[in-house]
Amino acid sequence: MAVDTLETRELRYFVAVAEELHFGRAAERLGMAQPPLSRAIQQLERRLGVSLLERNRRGVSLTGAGEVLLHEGRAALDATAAAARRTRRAGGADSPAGSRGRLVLAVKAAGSHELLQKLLDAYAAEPDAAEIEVLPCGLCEQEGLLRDGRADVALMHTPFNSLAGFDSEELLTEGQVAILPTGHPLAARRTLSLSDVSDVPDLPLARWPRHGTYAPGPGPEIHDLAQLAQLVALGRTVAVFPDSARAWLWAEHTAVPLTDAPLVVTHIAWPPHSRSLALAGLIRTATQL
Amino acid sequence: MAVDTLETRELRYFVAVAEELHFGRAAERLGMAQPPLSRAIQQLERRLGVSLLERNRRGVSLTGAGEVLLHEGRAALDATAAAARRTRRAGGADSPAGSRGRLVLAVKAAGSHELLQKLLDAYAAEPDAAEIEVLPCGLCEQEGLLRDGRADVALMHTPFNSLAGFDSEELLTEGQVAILPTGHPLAARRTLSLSDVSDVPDLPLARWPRHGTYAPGPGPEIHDLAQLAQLVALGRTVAVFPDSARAWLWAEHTAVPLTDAPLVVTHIAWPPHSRSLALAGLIRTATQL
DNA sequence: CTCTGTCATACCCTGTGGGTATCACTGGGA
DNA sequence: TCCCAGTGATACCCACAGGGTATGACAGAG
Repeated sequence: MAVDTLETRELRYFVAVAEELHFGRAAERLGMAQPPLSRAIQQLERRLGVSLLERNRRGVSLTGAGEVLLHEGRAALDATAAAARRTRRAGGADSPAGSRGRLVLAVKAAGSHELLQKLLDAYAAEPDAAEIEVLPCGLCEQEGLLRDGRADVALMHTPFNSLAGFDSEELLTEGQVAILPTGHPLAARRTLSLSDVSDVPDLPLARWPRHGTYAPGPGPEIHDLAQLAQLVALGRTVAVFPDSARAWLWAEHTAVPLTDAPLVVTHIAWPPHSRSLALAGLIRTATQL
Repeated sequence: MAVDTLETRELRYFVAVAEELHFGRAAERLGMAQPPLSRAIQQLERRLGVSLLERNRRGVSLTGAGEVLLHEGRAALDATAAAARRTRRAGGADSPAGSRGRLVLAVKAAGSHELLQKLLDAYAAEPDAAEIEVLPCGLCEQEGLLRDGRADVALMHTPFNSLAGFDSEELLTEGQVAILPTGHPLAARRTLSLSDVSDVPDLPLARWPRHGTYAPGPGPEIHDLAQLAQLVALGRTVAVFPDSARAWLWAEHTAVPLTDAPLVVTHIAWPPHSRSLALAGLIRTATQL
């Protein structure tokens, strides 16, 4: 094998080991035996001329080079997976270059429903609109979906999502509201400030996972909006959301505008090297809404 | 092999064929015989369940899916090469995580010399500065160097470079000047407009390659600044450059400010997922200049 | 109607990626 | 103190995939 080329398989193996920090578990995750995995990693280190793992007593840790390869390798694996997914998607209707394809649009499960509706309606009215598949996702997953090709384009919300590494256009700016149980004393106020809702001992702010882990704090750990809505209705927590989230409010909830919360900007975002005509049309439609 | 995983080798093969549109030449470029290459591409098409190439009478052309895989595959190969290069670079001094490494900074060969000098001086004065390797490159290559890991960070100049897909910070905004042979009638003017220099039949604007090809036009095709300087001195062409390019003017050249040319903004740019401390320090230094 | 240029097929062989069995080492507990 | 559990490395073997050579099938140009 060429000495300066990294094979996808090697990256998969290394990332598994680097994430597990344990050859046995990594091998199991990869569906193979431990010895060939050890050998593959050794070969990789020899070929790169770099030591990636520190085999200590009782376990494994990453060297500096190992940390670099973990980050860069994940990015490379994402790009490779994206190539496969987008090619498959483009090939469904064995179509000539530049023809309409399908587009997968990732949206936060309950984010800016009206905007999404308007966008889909407007785009569908375009003369040669592609088919849009809407992929509802969790609270902060759009970046990953876009990176590994499960989605082609996404609606993102700063400052919750990061636009780093994507092209994007601004669509909508809005304030935030506190979602409170109807009947709570604060629900009667015309406006609130962030300190009002973050310092109430009997109403801790709910926490949701960022990159798979929960920030420390007193609030309940939630992972979908139904959970959150229920906890709010029960008077167990308070949540802060963009203005447009009022749309999914139930009868038991009250939304009170926050005066000092950061503005939420909805963007349409896509991988920077995209060249599809369908995508260009969707972006044009979105910016002209 | 897993049916949903694309190997680096397969991507290399496909990109070669897609670029050459000829199995024989592609095989030669890859240093292998033609039949195994044909077979590998067939296997790839079968595994993806998509036809990538149209084998016509007399040659090969890309299907829509093939075009997608060409773009996405190049990106994936770049990311993979970047992973290998950056890992090797990080591993040189078998260092613990987060330690100072070397950073490769890509700069246009003759772009903003003073800014670069100030940046290097200021950064070298930092308490734990990493070693900076300056990689001078051609007229528009920084994006590629950053993408495939030959560089870690670059000075880029909009609107000549595209910042798409990178994180960046603005450093400097400047106007543009026309570089003329001293003695040309236009060289005596205090200012010029773009139409002054672009419509002169005896002084066609020089053209340089963008993405490997030359735009059509009457001007001479050049590919480095020494060539350009010589042609200007000979009175054969005129060039338009950022203000700071005055620094490399020879005695035979005159710079005349342009009143209506787009402003050139120098940015420091880096791959969006970078996490190195050395890079963070360099960026901080640059923005505080 | 060849002849040339192209990609596909047939067939073989070697290198390597993977499996099983086992070793070497280290730390913890009785 | 000694043994054992748990870890990664080593030794050895095998199958097969990826690569080579020879050749076929086809289409256009002359």
